[in-house]
Amino acid sequence: MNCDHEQLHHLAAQAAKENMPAEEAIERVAAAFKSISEPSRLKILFALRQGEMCVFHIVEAVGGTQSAVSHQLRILKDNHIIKSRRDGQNIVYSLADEHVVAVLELACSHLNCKI
Amino acid sequence: MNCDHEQLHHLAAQAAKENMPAEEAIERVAAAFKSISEPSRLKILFALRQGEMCVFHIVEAVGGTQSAVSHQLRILKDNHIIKSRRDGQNIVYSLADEHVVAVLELACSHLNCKI
DNA sequence: TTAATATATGAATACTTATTCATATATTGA
DNA sequence: TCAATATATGAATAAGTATTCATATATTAA
Repeated sequence: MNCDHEQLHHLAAQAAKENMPAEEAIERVAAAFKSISEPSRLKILFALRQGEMCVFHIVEAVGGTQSAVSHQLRILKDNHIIKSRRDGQNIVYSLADEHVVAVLELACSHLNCKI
Repeated sequence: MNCDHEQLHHLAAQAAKENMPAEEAIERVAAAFKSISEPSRLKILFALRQGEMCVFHIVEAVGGTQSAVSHQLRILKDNHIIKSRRDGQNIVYSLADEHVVAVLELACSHLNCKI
């Protein structure tokens, strides 16, 4: 190994090792991002920006089958990206917190795309 | 379909449909999140928070084989999460822009985890 | 130009995950 | 209690992807 900034990079590598988050934290972050990294699930999140909705209307908004949407909702909920409450026969879903919208908007500004 | 907020949810569904980003934009956002949703790649990003580093030192910081790290770097670069420049025999990598750190920090505050 | 070093990459395999289909559960109204 | 409606879920298949291994490319020093 031999580069102009060898010393500098080595220090950065050492610091990186010391400050590396615990494996468990990394896996949680990874799981959270993974859950918002599928087009079908992103559509659900973009839909829920308009306000809470029950499954029937989410299906209406994003397309696909009820079963597929339901599976995706579960993944989003397990990862605390969305939350739900029962309202009679319906389950009403909404975004878990403001971080979700914030992170979507950051991604879009990073990519220069309108949302 | 029949729920207390039927009218309200229906309006949200209509609005969601109208404001749904284009398929192409959704796929770009999805690809960007996908690229930061694997533990091995997240480690690289956390490492690069300490500053730019060449591949040798990234491997040192995150573990794994040179080949695996190199494949992961390519995915991150293709998705504009990191950038690179050549420095003699070395390729020096760094985070593409401040959005990357910001999105990582948002995720962590969402999950209440230290980074 | 050759050897050594740093990094990248194609192909194969193993693993992960999305979707579908069939069916189960839960709530409501009759 | 029964039928209808809304939602969830297990299993199977299909599609996607991480890692490994072998090797290629690029740069430097001799």
